[in-house]
Amino acid sequence: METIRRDLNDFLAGLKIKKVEIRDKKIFGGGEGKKLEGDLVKKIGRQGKLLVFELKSGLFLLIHLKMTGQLVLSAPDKLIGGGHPFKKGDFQDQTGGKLPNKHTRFVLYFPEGVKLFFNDIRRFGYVKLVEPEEKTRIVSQLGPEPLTPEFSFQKLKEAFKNRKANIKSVLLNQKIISGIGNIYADEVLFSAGIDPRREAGSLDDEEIKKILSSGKKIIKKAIKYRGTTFSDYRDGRGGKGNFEAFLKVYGREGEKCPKCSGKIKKITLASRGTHYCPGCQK
DNA sequence: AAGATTGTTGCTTA
DNA sequence: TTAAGCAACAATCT
Repeated sequence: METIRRDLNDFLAGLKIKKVEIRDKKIFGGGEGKKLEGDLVKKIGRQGKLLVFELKSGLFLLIHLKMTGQLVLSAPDKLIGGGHPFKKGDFQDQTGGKLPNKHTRFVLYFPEGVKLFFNDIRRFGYVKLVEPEEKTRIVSQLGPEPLTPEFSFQKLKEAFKNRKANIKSVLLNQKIISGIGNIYADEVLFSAGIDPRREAGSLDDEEIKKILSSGKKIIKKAIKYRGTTFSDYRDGRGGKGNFEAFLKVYGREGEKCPKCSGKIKKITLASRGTHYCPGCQK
């Protein structure tokens, strides 16, 4: 999400919304889409996996991609380069065809042929236009992110204290920590050497510190490599992420553990596929 | 054909 | 009140 946010913000900040096209009513909330037309995108922010478009009118456009959502920019070649953050060719669709496609649910049109496509196969994602109060209410329900100072030892210790749920579920709980999903949760726990089935409340100080540093390390590296394309993820230019090559356990059931040469196991935890090494995650 | 899939919400139960 | 555990949402692939 951070990769997408950067791509979109670099290109759309300061641009006026000329036209809004709602192709699938289900994914749009917040009343009349026409309200957006004529408004201007001041900047695009993010809390966890939720994108927050800050508009000149004072309204906010919230976008959540859930499992299969994509936000892909498109612009004519003549706009690309010449001081723009993208090189020519970056906007060529890499999703396998032309946009819009049958999964395009929503489109924003900007001047000079710049377009933003929201595609979503499973239609779990949403686009919602909200008043500032509602934006604040929604964002305040999300916990600190791994790369902020609020993601501290004290905070984690407090959050884990007396928790009966397994640590994997707690890492996925966006009210406690925001931004960690199923793939990164498995990678963080592998990096920290902690068994995903462990009761969160049972972790000692040293183990909490490991979660803390592994969380920062994995997320930092994943952003550096522009995200993880396991299946449908695309960045704001329609390109794939490059972090898959660095996944140590996710999607590697039966493979050899890179640390101890044991066999990577897959179980179900929190109703999610969970990958770990029984040899070195205790 | 059953079971899997990157996420969250809302229900039930404790 | 709060927490834990699941089904549900929906489309596609194996």
